[in-house]
Amino acid sequence: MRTTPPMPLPVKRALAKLGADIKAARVRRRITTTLMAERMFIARSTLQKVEQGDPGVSLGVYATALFILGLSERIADLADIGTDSVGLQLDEARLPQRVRASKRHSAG
Amino acid sequence: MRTTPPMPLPVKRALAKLGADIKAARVRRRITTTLMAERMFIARSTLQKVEQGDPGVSLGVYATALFILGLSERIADLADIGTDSVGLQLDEARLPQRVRASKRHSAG
DNA sequence: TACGATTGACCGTTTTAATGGACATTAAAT
DNA sequence: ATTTAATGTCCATTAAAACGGTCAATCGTA
Repeated sequence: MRTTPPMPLPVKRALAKLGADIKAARVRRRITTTLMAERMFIARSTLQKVEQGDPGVSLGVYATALFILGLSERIADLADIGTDSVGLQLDEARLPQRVRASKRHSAG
Repeated sequence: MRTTPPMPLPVKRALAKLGADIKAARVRRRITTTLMAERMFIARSTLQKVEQGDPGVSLGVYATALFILGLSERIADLADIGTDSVGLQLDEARLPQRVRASKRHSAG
């Protein structure tokens, strides 16, 4: 990502924890960084960025790491409608296929 | 990610759903792609890749999208030790700080 | 304790993401 | 039905990720 403006701090912290947890999960399984990188078909240097929670690393790399560790199930539900308590209150019955500003609704 | 070997299919599907869910959550909130991209400080073309679940987009971009939508809480727990049922069975009591191959344990 | 594998940090190169603009298409509002 | 904002798609350019290699430090093992 082009990090000209800094990332939201809570996000930054969340990613740092994610990286640390990925590393911990790897160590628990007694897998070396070299072996895990090979299994992921990426460079060891990239895996190190993952374990630091680097926001610039692609989601595909992160998701593959979780997959190798057997922890990828919950990715698909990160933004699932079932978890969107806020959005569910927003007149879900008749959703528009596009968004358009009007006098009644406004998100600006 | 350097996708020379293809991503695991389950991962690819999970990311596709994630992108679709992000888009749905945005529409529920009546936010245009242009406005949301502005709030994320990214280009609209990048947001479109996000909504398609493109694995090459950085995790930072995805996380920021979830943050804008108010759905970023669960990112930090994606690989939390509490969710790692497999790893918790692996003699967590005395974890090594490094991994090393031996005759008894082997992960290769 | 000595050895050797593992990790952490760094760096130049190559590949790719991210940009931002254009244009056609589509759907919401009047 | 008309208008026009919003979306979808494409593309050349630019910034950054990912690579792959090296080296020093560190921890586990014999």
